[in-house]
Amino acid sequence: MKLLIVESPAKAKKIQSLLGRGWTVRACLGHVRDLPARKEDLPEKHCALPWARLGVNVEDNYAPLYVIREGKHKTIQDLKAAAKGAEQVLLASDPDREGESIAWHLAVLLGLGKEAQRVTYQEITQSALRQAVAHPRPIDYHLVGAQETRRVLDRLAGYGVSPLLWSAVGGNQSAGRVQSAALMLLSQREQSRLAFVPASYWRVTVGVDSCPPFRATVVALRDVPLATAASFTPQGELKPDVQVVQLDAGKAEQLKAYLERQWGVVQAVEVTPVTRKPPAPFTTSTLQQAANARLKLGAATVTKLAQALYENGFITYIRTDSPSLSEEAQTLAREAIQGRFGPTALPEKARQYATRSANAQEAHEAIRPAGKFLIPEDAGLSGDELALYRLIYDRTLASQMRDATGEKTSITLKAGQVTLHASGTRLIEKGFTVLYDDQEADEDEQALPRVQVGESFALRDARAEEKRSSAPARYTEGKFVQLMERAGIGRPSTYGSTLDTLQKRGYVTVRQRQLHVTPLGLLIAGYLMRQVPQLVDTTFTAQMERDLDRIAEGELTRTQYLDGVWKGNLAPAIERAGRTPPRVQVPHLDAVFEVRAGQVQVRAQGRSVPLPEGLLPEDLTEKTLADVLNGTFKGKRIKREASTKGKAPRKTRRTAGSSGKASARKGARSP
DNA sequence: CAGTGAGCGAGCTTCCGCTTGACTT
Repeated sequence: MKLLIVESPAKAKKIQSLLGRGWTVRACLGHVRDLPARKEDLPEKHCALPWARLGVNVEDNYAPLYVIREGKHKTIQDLKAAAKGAEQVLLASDPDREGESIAWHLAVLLGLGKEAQRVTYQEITQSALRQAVAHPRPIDYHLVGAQETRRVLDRLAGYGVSPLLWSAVGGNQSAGRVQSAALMLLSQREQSRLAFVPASYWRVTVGVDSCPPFRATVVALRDVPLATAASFTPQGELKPDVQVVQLDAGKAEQLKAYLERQWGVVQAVEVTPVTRKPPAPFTTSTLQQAANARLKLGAATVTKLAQALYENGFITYIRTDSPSLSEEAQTLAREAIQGRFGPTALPEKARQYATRSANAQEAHEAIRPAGKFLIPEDAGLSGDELALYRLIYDRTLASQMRDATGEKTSITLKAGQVTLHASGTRLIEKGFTVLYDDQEADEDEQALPRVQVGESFALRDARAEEKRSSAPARYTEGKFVQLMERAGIGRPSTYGSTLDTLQKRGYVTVRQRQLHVTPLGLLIAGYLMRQVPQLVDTTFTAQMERDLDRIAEGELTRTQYLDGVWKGNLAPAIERAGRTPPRVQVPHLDAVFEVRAGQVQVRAQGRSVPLPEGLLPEDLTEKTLADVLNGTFKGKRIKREASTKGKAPRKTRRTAGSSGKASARKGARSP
């Protein structure tokens, strides 16, 4: 009997059926050993050591101390038992940095020594597996070293910086390479929104009486462009060097009246062909984004639904950064397309997609229907599960369909000294869009008639509306996950939990599916930016990845890298950092957020008062600020039952989770 | 004399990334 160890139980089941007799396939469920989270997790002889809290001996070449993870003792015992009777043990954890590390930890725990045999494969088919198990290789210790370096750096940074926040702010605050960079991105967006001053401009449109009619927009007067949102700075001022006409209500009204008496003469018609390519199959981040936008589902819900679909064999693995499809999947997708839309819907060759994110490890393929590509209606699913499966199914098929082609028409008209413009796109070959249209509807897009230069049409029904330039939008969870991926912050398995952490700490909250930064979040980000700017720098991770690659190649050692980043950079910054409570200017008001005695307060007019719970920076206006200062603030959140409800269980949970003393006290108090 | 309360001190919090259930609410 030969033993093959993989990470996921669902995968183990599938591989077991493919390899058949003579093989035992078991799952280790991810990492089995890790640095100790707390002192108590350490073996007794190490408890007194000065680096016990860290679990890393910086002075001994950053030697890590590993313990078996909570809840993994039984898994290890079972694997040990299985390995004992096996003639051969193959370590088949995922083909990436973390997977290599898992293989090494397993080799140590199972006592396989230097002879440990590692296998990897890119797809789960009989031929790929037979090929893989026939050619095991030794563990790649350079790659393991790269993972260990990543782990040690994250521990040093996280456990090094978090205590700064405990002394400056209090409570169980946290900071880390990923969560703090993410918080910084959100905080910057929030700040620029708060500081944003909208500018007003006018948009004048008029109906063109052609057949069929269409609407044209005034773009210039006497060849000087009309101001649009793009003409203004975020401070609401006209951009320098911009020559535009700014209308006011009166002028807009005059223009409106003028246009309705005029004829529009076609000055130019431009027709350009357009081609739209289908979007790539889903990765973790693009699935989150699409499900968030189309199905209005939050990140946690999508993960839960997708996990269930995966476990029941409907879709492939859900934590992936690769958009590529295996050959088997391409064939199945093409067959499904042909069956439903006929052979003309297929391009000659299957499309292959490559990742666009810099740090992709591509250990798995895209998220797609698994097995035989069950048609959604026949899958026996319902509700959100069905909706999500259909989304994945349609996107996968669409990715293998023909491009959509058509033409974009752009018409310029003149009415006296007024220049008008209209544009519209018409798809001729609908291609993949019959199944999955990823274009957001644009209000200016319309079907345009064929017109000739020199033709003139009556103008009627002119409308003038005042518009305001708008601040950069908040991120939805989906959009933010995409941003994290693009910036290389975090991994597919952690995008969701990073958002959870930021919410649990009270730095970020979700309102109407959008991510808002709380006053505490702004304070934490402000403090970190001042004291440890390295940590919130979004390029920090990108540079780390490059260095880890060099470690994996054997061009750099762990000690060299960590000496530079830790001893030479982060550690001195932590040493220097001030412990004074942070303050942040409220961008849109004459006030500051500050921390006093561990409480978030707002200071204005020489007074400082605690902020009501649940109050977000955007809720603060001249009026609400005055109410807060006078103690007359009546936020609905304070009186609402929900807020007290939400608080109580958190407290009980904390009591229950803390030491035995606390529960004894609790027991004594109860009748 | 018993019970209460202020004040003090000690101990705790925390990272990222890989996997699922087994638990509540």
